[in-house]
Amino acid sequence: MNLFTEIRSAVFQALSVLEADGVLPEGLNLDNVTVEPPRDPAHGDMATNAAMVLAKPAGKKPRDIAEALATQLATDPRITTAEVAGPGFLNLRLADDQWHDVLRAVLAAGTDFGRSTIGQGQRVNVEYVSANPTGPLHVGHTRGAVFGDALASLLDFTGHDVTREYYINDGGAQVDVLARSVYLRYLEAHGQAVAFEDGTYPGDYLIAVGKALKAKVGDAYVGQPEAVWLEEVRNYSTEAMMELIRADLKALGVEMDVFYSEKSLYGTGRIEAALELLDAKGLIYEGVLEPPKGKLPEDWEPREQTLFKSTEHGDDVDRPVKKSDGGWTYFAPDIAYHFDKVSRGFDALIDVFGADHGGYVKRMKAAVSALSDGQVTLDVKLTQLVRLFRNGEPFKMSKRAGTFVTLRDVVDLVGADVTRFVMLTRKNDAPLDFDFDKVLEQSKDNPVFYVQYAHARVCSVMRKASAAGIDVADSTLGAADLGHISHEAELTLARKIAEWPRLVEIAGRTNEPHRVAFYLYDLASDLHGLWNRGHDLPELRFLQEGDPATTQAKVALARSVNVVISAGLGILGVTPADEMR
RNA sequence: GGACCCAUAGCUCAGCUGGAUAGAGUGUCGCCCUCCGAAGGCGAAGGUCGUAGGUUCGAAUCCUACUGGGUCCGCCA
Repeated sequence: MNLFTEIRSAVFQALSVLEADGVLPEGLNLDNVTVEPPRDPAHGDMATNAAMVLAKPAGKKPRDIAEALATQLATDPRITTAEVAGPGFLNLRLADDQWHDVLRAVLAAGTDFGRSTIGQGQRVNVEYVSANPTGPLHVGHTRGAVFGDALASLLDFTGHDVTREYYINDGGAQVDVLARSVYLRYLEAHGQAVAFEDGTYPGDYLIAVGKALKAKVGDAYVGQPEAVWLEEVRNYSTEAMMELIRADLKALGVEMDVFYSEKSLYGTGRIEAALELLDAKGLIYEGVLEPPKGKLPEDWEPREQTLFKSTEHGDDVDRPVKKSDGGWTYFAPDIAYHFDKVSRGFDALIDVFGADHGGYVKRMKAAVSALSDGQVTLDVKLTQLVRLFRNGEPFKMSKRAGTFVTLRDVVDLVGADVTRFVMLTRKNDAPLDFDFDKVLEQSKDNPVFYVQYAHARVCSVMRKASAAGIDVADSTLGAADLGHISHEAELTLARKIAEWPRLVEIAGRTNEPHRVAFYLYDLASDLHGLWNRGHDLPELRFLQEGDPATTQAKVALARSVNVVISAGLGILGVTPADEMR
């Protein structure tokens, strides 16, 4: 139940009456007509811009249209007042029972309240994390993981058919480096002294892998040339790293539907097939790229390469798909991978990358556009840097080889729930400050705590009500006489709840899960506000001693808040707290 | 040289397919606990929305240029 779309329909109906009466011309475009909460609540419950949007095409003054619309809408029993204001806004006030209906809908639907169908029939692939399988996930990956996961959940909530996917970069040179590094650890496990030179991964996390390899193959590879062991060790190592990564993701509460291997694209003709498709469209050619302007790379020399004419699809320069030694560039398997996604029938693709991949966006969009003839959209969301702090001081990571702040460090220190919520309190394209101490602070300026506290408070109220012998099952609360919910402070909270379905759709349309986090903070704030009013006005307290009927109505309101908080936290992947400790 | 992202209160940030007097937290200042809900509450001050143009009935929001910050720019993935 989305009260805003319902009232918007009412506005449309009223407009069609005006058309029939000849007040307005027929066939007006109503796409830009909105019904939204006014910025200033004193203006009413909802406001529509219909009169202003339609004034020009109708050739009438906005206020005249607004007046006519107001008269028409006033006949709707749901609307108590319709007032023209400002340049032609129409401010609507709704009957109290409309908000009561919202509460009943919440209690009936549970955490499904607010689910939308705007994505119905849309298959969406969300690719995120996709970290190289060469080590544990670090804090930067964590933000991408949290963001991608919340976005996927959000899209699911808006009715999309969502696939969560991880692209394993197991086809490039970096996994050879991994294999050599593991081999060194393997030799070390055999008691040899080894040195980690540049171009190897010296991290401690490979020690166990080396030992495990020894346990598996004994001394079979000791003293052998690379040709003997490289492939085996590479496969073994990447699998070990992926196990590590899966465990990291699990610790964060992230579960993928698909792990897609880059390696599986090689030697199977799939890269070739994708490029042949582009070639058939006349988008592949042999050529020489212009050197970048400004400061020239030192070793620059003109070179003929196989190029993808990405400029045909919005890119700034054409991009190479082959290196001079004939091997594929990284871009080539990526084209094949995205072609595979297109072939799997997705209507929309979303890639979540780190901000350092910003330069990659246009060519990837160009590739998807070319491969799907513009039928499939690719949205690339870049997550900006995470700056770590400890007690307000920048948290210095040791630059010593192999040590960095890992996902595991963060989760162990503050927990998955806090990590996820905090990382979603900023939009993806803004840098994020993460202070290990502040995120655990129990105060109003910590949004995680504030939202969880609201939920716990309501749980506490319900426990007390229950202990007093009051039935607080959702079905009972839904049948309570909500006429007891009549105070302005209570209705304000109910209005906030009514905004949830609308918020979900906005967040889903813009692929911006952070809006959910901010909404939850606002909702929690309204709940705490009502709670505090109870300090001075005992009649606003949720528990009304000796008056079970009123108590049930008020608990219904509180419970509705919790249902929405649970639904919102569910999208963010955070577990609601039943009590604060 | 070019591309992308960012610029909103002292600080950290929200701001809906363009809407009314631009919001929150924090900080500052002033009030409020003998008791019933103070990990708090009430109130005040605080803004040329980076600058300059443009589109529009209406711009923090869209367009252009500029300034400042970040990221990136052919054989790294």
